[in-house]
This record gives sequence, C-alpha cells and structure tokens, in this order.
Amino acid sequence: MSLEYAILGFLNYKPMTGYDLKKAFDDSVRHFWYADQSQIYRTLNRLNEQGWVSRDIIEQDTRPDRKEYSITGSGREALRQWLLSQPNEGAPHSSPLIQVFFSGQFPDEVVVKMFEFLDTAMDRMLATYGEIPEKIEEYREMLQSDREMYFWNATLDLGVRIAKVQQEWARDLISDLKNGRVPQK
Amino acid sequence: MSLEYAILGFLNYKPMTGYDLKKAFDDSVRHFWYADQSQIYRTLNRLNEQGWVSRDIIEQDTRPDRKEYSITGSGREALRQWLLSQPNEGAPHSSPLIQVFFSGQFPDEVVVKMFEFLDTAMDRMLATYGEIPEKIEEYREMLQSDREMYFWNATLDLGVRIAKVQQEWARDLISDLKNGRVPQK
DNA sequence: ATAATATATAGGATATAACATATATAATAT
DNA sequence: ATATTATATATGTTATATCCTATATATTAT
Repeated sequence: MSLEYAILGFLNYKPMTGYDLKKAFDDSVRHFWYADQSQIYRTLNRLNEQGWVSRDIIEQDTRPDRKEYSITGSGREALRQWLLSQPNEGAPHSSPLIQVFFSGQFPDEVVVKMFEFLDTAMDRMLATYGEIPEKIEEYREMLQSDREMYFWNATLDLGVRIAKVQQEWARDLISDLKNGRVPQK
Repeated sequence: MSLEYAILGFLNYKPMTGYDLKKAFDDSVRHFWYADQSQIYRTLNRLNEQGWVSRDIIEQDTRPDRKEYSITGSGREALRQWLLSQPNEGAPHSSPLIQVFFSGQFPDEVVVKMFEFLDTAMDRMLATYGEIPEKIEEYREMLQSDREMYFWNATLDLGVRIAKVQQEWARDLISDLKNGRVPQK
C-alpha cells in the first residue's frame, strides 16, 4: 500500500530504475521500510498502468535495458495527497513482543537470555544506524537540499531514540530478573 | 506467521473459542498486535488441521455452537520452540515515517501540523495504554499468576516508553521548525 | 419503542508480502 | 585463476492480511 507512495517519493526527486530504487531504499529508509526487490518491479508496473509514472527504455548492449521511470503530473498529485493524509495508526504487528508477552512460562535464566539478546541486538542496530549518515551523503549532493536531508535524518534520529529506549527497557527487565523483583509464579 | 503462535500462547492458558480469543487480543495485546477477526477463525481451522489444537463443539440453542479449542501436546511444543527462537528483526514497515521522510517539500507550517497531529496522537495512545491495566486485571484472576502479569505489563511499559519518545521527538521537531532551525531549501 | 451491543461463526474478494529462482555480463577482489 | 559483487529485470508460488458481508438471537441502553 505505502510502497507505491514511497516509490513515488523517490521518483519525485528524479527518474530512476527499479535497480536504482532498490539501492535508494536500502541506503536510506531500510531502518523503517524494507522493500523487496521483486515487489519494487511489480509495483513499478502497476504505477505505470495507473499512469502515475511513465517509462523510458534506455537500450544497453551488454546488460538488460534500463527502464527508467519518471513521475507524472497525476503521480505527483497522488503523492502529495497521500503525504498530507492522516497517518494510519492502524494495526501494529510486533512478533518479538508476542514472545515477551508469553515468556512468563520460562525460568528467569532463560528469560534473561532473551533480553540479553535484545540488548545486543540494539547495539547492532545502533551500529547500523551509525553507518546511514555516510550512505545518505551522496544523496545530499544529488538532491542539493539541506531541507530534505533534515527530514531524512529526523527519521534516523527517531530510530536511534527508539532503539535506545528498547535497550534501556531490556536492561531494566534484566535487572529486575537478576534481583528477584519478578514474581516466580 | 506469528498469529498462530499468539493464538497458541493464549490457548496455553486455557481452552477458548475464536470469539474469546478476539476479545483477549483486543484487551491485552492490541497495542502491539492487531488480530483480524476473520483471520483468527481461519487460523484456528489451520491449527486444527495441523494438529496443534483440538476442537470441542459445545452445542447451544439460541446462538451458534461454541467451538472451543484446546492446545495439544504438539501445539505446546511448537509454541515453546517458537517462543525460544530468535526474534526476527527483519522487515520493518512504518508508513507514517515514509510521510515524514518526504515531507521536506512542504512549507514549515504544514509540517508543523503533521507533527502536532503526531503529538496529540501520542496523547491518545498514552490514554489508551492507561486503560489496559484494568482490562487485564480480569485475566490476572483467570491466570492466577503474577509472573505472567509481570510480562504482560512489561510489553505495555515498552509501549508507553516508545510513545513518549515519539512524542518528545515530535515536539523537538516542532521546536526546530518554529525556531528557524530547519533549512528552507 | 428503537437502536446498539454482546454472543458466535464464516466466506468471498482482493491485495500484498515473502521467498525462491532465473538470466546475463562486466568488473573487481582474493 | 577463481570467486564475488555490481548491473539490470522478471516470474512463479504460497502465504497472509485486509475488508466486507452474512447470519441469528438476547440483552442492554437511550
């Protein structure tokens, strides 16, 4: 549903191919939106049929032809409307939390290990986040816009803040578990 | 994928019908897992075919027969294994963040409104979270387990912490926008 | 009186996600 | 020399999620 608009968002900067888009997604929004490669190509076809993008085929000898997509007027308008629409707070799905929710049946040591895993997972995540700023630097040059970069970095900042609270939360739970503050039955 | 295990998690406490499960989901895990009613019934059928639950039909005159599902031995084992498996950090999808990511094209006043909306949405969310403890109180009696409740509340605690950082983040952005700390181009 | 909510389950339709696999060449790294 | 990565697109399959609609009665609220 939102993948279409995310694609339009990038094409609004400049025309790109499916391959370019996959890279852009992985470089810049991977921390809050994972885009499957095959999904990108299928969605591009759909957008083209809808008239929200147009396709230019650039022939190449040694490699598959590049299919470059450009946003159209109606695509721009659709993007605009969606961006300004109310965020859908809808239907969260966090399977790690399901695991925590039902973990009371396991002994303390086992649960401690689960939270320690989360703790180090957040370290890894924070390390990954640390690499994003340099990845998006090349896009700054491409876009020539400090304003766009400000919002790009804002999403990253939120990711970091959330990773940190999750880590604190995990550590607090570990501390509770280790200090006998969790009921045994 | 995880819906099956979430259902098994509840059935591990005691046998329930699809209807009971829908209520349990909405009362207790709604903040991180929304379960569609029709999905619950379909998944229950699948679990039954897989042999992870068994079905007892309790006839009723005035209403549709209750179909009560109980977890089986193999279901219990499957649940156990899944709960102890590594949490999948995989593929996040946050459409509100896509909206933020591409909002640089709008003037400050418009973006301020977007974040103000988020700010008040977090107020509503925190208010909703505030109601959950009483909802789960009846389950405490049902489960007779302070330990289970500890972990139920832990997920809620994380929800509250995340809502608060999101709110702080939104307010910081509003402050930046209002004080000219966001580049204009 | 009338409307809404609670009790209970189910199916159709559609969209999308997830995952694997296929094809082909050039350039770079070990 | 050999293996991997980069460039580029595409399809098949399955699993799920989402949304809507249907059915039927009892109880509670306005």
